[in-house]
Amino acid sequence: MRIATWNVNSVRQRLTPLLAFLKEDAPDILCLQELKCETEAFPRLEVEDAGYNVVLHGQKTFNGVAILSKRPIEESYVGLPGFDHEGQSRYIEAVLSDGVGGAVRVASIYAPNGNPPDTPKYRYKLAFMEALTQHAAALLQLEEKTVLAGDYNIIPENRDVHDPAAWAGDALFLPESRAAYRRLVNLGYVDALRAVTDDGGLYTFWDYQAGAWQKNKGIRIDHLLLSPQAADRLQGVEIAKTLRAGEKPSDHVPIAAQLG
DNA sequence: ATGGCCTTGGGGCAAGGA
Repeated sequence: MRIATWNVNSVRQRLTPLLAFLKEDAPDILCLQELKCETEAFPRLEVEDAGYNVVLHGQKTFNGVAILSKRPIEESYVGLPGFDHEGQSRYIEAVLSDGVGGAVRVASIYAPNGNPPDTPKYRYKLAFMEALTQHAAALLQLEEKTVLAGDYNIIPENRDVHDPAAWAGDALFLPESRAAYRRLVNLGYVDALRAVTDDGGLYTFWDYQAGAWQKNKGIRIDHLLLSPQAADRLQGVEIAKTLRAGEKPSDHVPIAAQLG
């Protein structure tokens, strides 16, 4: 089973590369973030024609998350439990068949950016991470195959950014942000990419500005966190880097985990 | 050499993103 996550930066602007990815990469499950449209405006027919079931939580202009699945979606839950989302659509969770007689629980997460620091936006980012950590702890108790996938808006370590000094004061890389990510992982999750490689320079985002892609000035902020039951099945991780060079790219690229 | 963008809503340009 292949599960991917992708911040598309407007699903309507990204429809062509999205459908191409579904056809060519054909993940079993694809988590999307930053739909930037209301639920009714999501291109449901096109995605269903591509062979996928959909659950989503849209929002006008900002945010918006979805889970696409080849197999039927058995349960779905909108919103992060215990968190007043203030109208921001940043979390959706689903339970699906894993195709081999079991189930897999998947979350599509769009964590807040949090810039600038020393503002309510940064406190909101940390509050979201705290609520996510609480919920993630509860999910571990279920002892299921669980994948928490999405745009965490956190650069975990120095090796995950082209120039750590340039990002030192950014909400994505502040020590408090990185500590929040560590607390989540340290509950007992596995950062899928880090389970398969120690290499630095593996990025999922390149800014549109200043030729960041051409200069490979990227950051790793899109992550797949695996419960122990999911991690035991991990066979590989791939970053679909070529999509960043395509027509009308998102500033993020998909990252996918292969689970046995 | 430096800095160089994209999206939405809405009909300018502000706001958000990272």
